[in-house]
Amino acid sequence: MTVRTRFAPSPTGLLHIGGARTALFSWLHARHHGGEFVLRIEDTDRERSTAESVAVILEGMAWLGLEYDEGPIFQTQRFDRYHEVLSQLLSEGKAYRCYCSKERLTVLRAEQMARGDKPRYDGHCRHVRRPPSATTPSVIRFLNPNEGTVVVPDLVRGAVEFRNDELDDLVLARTDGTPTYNLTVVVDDLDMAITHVIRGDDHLNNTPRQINIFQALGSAPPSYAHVPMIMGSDGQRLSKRHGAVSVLQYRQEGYLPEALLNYLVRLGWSHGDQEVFSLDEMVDFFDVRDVNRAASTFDPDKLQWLNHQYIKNVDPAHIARHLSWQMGRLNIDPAAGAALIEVVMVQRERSKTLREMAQNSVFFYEDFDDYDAAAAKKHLKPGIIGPLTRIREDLQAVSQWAASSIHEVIVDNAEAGGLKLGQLAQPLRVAVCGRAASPPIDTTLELLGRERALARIDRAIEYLRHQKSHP
RNA sequence: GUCCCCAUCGUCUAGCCGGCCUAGGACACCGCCCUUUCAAGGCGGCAACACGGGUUCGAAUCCCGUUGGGGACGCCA
Repeated sequence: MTVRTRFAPSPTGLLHIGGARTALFSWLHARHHGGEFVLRIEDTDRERSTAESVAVILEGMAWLGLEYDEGPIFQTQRFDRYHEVLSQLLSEGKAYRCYCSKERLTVLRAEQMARGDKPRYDGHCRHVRRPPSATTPSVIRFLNPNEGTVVVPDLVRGAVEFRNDELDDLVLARTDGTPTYNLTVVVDDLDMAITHVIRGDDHLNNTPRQINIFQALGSAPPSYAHVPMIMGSDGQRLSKRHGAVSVLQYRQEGYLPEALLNYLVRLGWSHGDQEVFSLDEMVDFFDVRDVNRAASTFDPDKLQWLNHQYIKNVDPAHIARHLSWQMGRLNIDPAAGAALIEVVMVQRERSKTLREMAQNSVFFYEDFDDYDAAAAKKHLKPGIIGPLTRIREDLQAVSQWAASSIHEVIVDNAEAGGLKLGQLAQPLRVAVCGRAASPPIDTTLELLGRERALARIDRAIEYLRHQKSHP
């Protein structure tokens, strides 16, 4: 049987870290087994589902590169099928109409809580068996077995047992006739021939109910793997309403999708001491059964470290494409200066994110307005006018505008002026970059281009003269 | 409250089918080295088996309990 997994988000918010990891695990499981991965949008909650959320989820999946073999399938387009199953269950006596008012249920729940019981439906309408009424609204409830136990054979947790009398008769269809989650998942997982359901362990408690529904439908449930939640730094679960940010925000912040994926795969899963995994390695090594049972905490520092690893080691041309996107966000025209790939080469060691790389490379493409105040104060002092003027002449005269020859000029000038390398390099750096930190000054000058470099030195000299005359 | 899940350094984890563990790696942090800046890199350091009972010659590893955390208890998914 072909392994088939699915990722089934509800479009009621963003695609966050937790969802992305569930999607990744499902995707990896399918790929590892040469199976198929399905994307299903669980949009039966008409109140909260939005087209924007759908778009964001699809974009997030695409950015991460989690390609699906089928989908997106929308549950709202399968209502006919759900109704068919509903009437089947109804006619077989495995579901029934419930006419209880919301008020009655609220009171019931309050009483049960007060008594120290688990709130659950009391089966009041179980044996009423009235046809739908035009005047009294009704829902359809599943007739859950009230004896025995249900065992959830879970790939990460082992067998988890629930007593049927802990489970109540859940609502399968709302007053307005629309089906609810617990019915639609079952029908869909069945119809879509899903073999492995990998999802957050917040669903573990729903699983015995779903298994009972599978049974009522005369079918075997799929295999389950409930993966632990991801917590925020405050120890609280990461969720749409708590500390979760869209995966797309990581793109904006300059993270590589492969770095995020790598970070995510190591959250709750490991392969010995290995930290960095190519996509192929993930597919090869991943096994849901190796997923941890304990929840883990999201650590932005480690994500950043991994991102830096990728920036440093991945093909510069690939990084350059992502850098180009970041440059675009800063309204920088990459054609206005050094080739992006060259910039990547000199900046990758000192850039943990692509956004940082872009921000620190703006001066290659655009003149800056002001010098960094602290840098100017420290390095642009009147005494440096002479050395800057002399090196400017030598730089203008150098035959080959290349880092090596530029380097020689700097060394020679420092020596001739009785300056330590840093005493000349730093003022020069501030002059051409506007700040005290940059890639090595010789390559920086090379990438800047002679014309631009000389112009900026001129500007610095002018600035210094002005400072001198107007202290 | 009831049910379910979980428990190794601050964080992610290795280990878990018992001895190879004076508990390993990574991130972060702190030193030192290198150095034209910022980095990168090298070397070193700090730091954990939640607690209590068992079982055993021997337990981080198995069992029970306690405590702590998380989840579920919806006409949300």
